[in-house]
Amino acid sequence: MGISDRRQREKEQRKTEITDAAERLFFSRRYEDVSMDEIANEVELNKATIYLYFENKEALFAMIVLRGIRILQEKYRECMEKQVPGIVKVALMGQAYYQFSQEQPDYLRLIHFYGSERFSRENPYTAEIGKGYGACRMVLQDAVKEGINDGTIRDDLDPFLISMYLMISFMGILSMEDKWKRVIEAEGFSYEQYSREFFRFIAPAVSSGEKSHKMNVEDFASFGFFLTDPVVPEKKKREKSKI
Amino acid sequence: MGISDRRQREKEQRKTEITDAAERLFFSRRYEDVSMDEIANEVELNKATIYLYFENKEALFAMIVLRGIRILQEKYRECMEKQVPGIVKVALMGQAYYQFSQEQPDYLRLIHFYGSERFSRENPYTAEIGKGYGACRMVLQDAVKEGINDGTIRDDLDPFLISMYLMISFMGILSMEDKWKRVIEAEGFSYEQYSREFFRFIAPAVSSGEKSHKMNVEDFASFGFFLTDPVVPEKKKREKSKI
DNA sequence: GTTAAATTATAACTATCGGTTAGTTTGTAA
DNA sequence: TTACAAACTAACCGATAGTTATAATTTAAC
Repeated sequence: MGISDRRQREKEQRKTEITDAAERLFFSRRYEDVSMDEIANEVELNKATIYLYFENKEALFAMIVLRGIRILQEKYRECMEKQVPGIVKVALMGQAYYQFSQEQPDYLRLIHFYGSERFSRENPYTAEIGKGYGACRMVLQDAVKEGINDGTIRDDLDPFLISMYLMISFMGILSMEDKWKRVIEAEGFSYEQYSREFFRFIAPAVSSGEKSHKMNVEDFASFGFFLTDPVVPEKKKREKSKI
Repeated sequence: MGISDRRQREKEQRKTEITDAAERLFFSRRYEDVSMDEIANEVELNKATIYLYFENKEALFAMIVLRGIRILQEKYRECMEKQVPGIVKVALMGQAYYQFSQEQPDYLRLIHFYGSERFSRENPYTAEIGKGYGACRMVLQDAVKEGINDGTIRDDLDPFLISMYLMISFMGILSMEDKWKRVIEAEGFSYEQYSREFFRFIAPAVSSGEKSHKMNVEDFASFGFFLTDPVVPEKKKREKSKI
């Protein structure tokens, strides 16, 4: 079966070429502003050929979204392998989301857009995307359970719920959506400050300790938790000068 | 100027009629599945007439989104008028978001969709929508400041940042997006439980108290804070039966 | 009441897009 | 050489957002 094997390989390769080309265009422009004709042109194939590999534009887009989810999923998995207390694993996962938003802003943008009501999501990739999301949340839940067991995370809430609240918070707050970024910067904060302070904000909601407010992200540094170089809180300075 | 006044009024009324018709359709179907021809048919006008009142489909949609934002803004404003401690005002605003998501799921859906990259947002309503969002966040920030002053909210974080974190959390967690709703229900939780527990989760992140974990939403009941009737945590029961 | 100007409404049109069809080319194996 | 299937393509289709040229109606001055 050497020949049909090769055929299969070539077919996969073609699919990858189409996906790559579409990705380049979707990364540089909005979904609606990229036409199937342009994608065909970019991959140097006829438009109809694309339809031999993807049932429609939406499925092709979903394939790219799936690539992004896979990257995020891998990041989460890596956090779980670290030999650190549960609460630090949770913090590392939050940080993983932050890093993903910094390193892969285009994937994040596409992932977010795919969640909008624009899509019917009736294609084979949607289920995989859902599984990817679910896997991330499950890894987070496992970390929460570990934290409850090792006494670093509060035990008065269901681990599933905690993982949901954290997941959705991470997604909303650490996603660096442009609309929020502008508000933050208008107030004189850097995105790094904003992200770093978020960990200080949320820590007492997760931690089991009574002295949660005094806990600082720096306490986790020895476990490999970091954000960026410490930054001077410009806003605070400005606030003071106003008074 | 009686006549031109009347003309102006009639013009506004026409605009409202068009918006109402479009709203009915956008509430019942996805944006892409509603055509301008259908809207014209619904309002019993010619399609071109609509373009005398709205520059394009996107602007018409934005007008409806603005309606939704106005409703939410009013809800926030009302919370601020209550004579209660700062932290209770914050909780009431979270509850306001929850109520909005329950009472106006369609507006919420449209608001959320308008935030997606589908839209260029180059229309006169976008600025107003932005102002509405900003006003909500500012009201929340004022409540946070009050809480810091009256000692009910932690004072080691910038009020602006706290308001951002809370706003985005409310939007993500209390929005009842279908994708999450399904996950929650698959785990055996009701949306009411999920929302109620969120307040218990987030309280220690906001509160100044050292005994934050023991704080309960019921403590706020006397101030008019409530969610729904207390519910038996089905999940907990299930969990126990598993062990 | 007449009429010219302004406003409002309409039908017909254009451009573009996602998707399809019918047919051609290419590579492989007997 | 022939047969055949997979890969590919040109041309086309239906639908839709948006435009325009024109007709109908309303307003207001005379």
